[in-house]
Amino acid sequence: MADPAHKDAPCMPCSVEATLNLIDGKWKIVILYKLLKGTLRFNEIRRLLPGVTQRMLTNQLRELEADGLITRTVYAQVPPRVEYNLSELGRSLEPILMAMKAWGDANLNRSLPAAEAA
Amino acid sequence: MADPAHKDAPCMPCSVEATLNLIDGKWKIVILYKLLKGTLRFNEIRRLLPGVTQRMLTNQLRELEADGLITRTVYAQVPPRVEYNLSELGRSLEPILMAMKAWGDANLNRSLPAAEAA
DNA sequence: CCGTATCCAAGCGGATACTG
DNA sequence: CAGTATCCGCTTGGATACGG
Repeated sequence: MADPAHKDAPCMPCSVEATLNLIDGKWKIVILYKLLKGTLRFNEIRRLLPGVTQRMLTNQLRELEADGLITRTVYAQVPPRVEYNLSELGRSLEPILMAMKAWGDANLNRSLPAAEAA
Repeated sequence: MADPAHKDAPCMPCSVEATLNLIDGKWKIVILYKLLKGTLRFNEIRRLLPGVTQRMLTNQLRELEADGLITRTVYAQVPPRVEYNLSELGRSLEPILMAMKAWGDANLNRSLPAAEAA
């Protein structure tokens, strides 16, 4: 990649890949999923994701915001208050999120992929 | 990660996350997408993914195989011949793949020639 | 043709401490 | 409450060489 004028070799089904890239990340998809249900504050999301660190949560939220999938609203108050919401674009991901959840429920259904019934 | 004796696992939309984990990886989703159209040999896949290395392609294929999403058929011949196919489980991902492609086409619409959905 | 093996760089992600 | 900043290990993924 020593050629700045040359983009990465574009493989063509990139729309499916590009979509994946937006929701890829250790916590992004769960954040989006949780936000489907409504507005959440920073610490609310944090509580919903046991194991996440402030750094990662901030990072993932910023990336989602940069990709236009969520909105971030800061209230200039003395106890700081920041609310996160899905943008219209983010909300349009709902069918995909639901399809993925349904698939997981149906196929790996809280179990390990023990064997595939041929 | 898997801690059966531990009661806290409040992150219950994990099915959506678990599903994502199966298709996560730099090339996996494109491989699955390409395999939707039918059987492919190793070098055929390689040619469809400009920029992929043997190591990565092998790695991604092995992971997909381990997850039961694709099947690998080796023909004891000279020259060697290895065919990859979607398993039934892998094929059941089609709605998700298509939904992701449709979303990408609609929302981040690059200059995509329609030469892919053949 | 279909891989393995080895080396190595980049960056993702965790732990911790500090701030407005 | 909602972040930033720093350090650092681990994994991902690329380049190359070799093997059956």
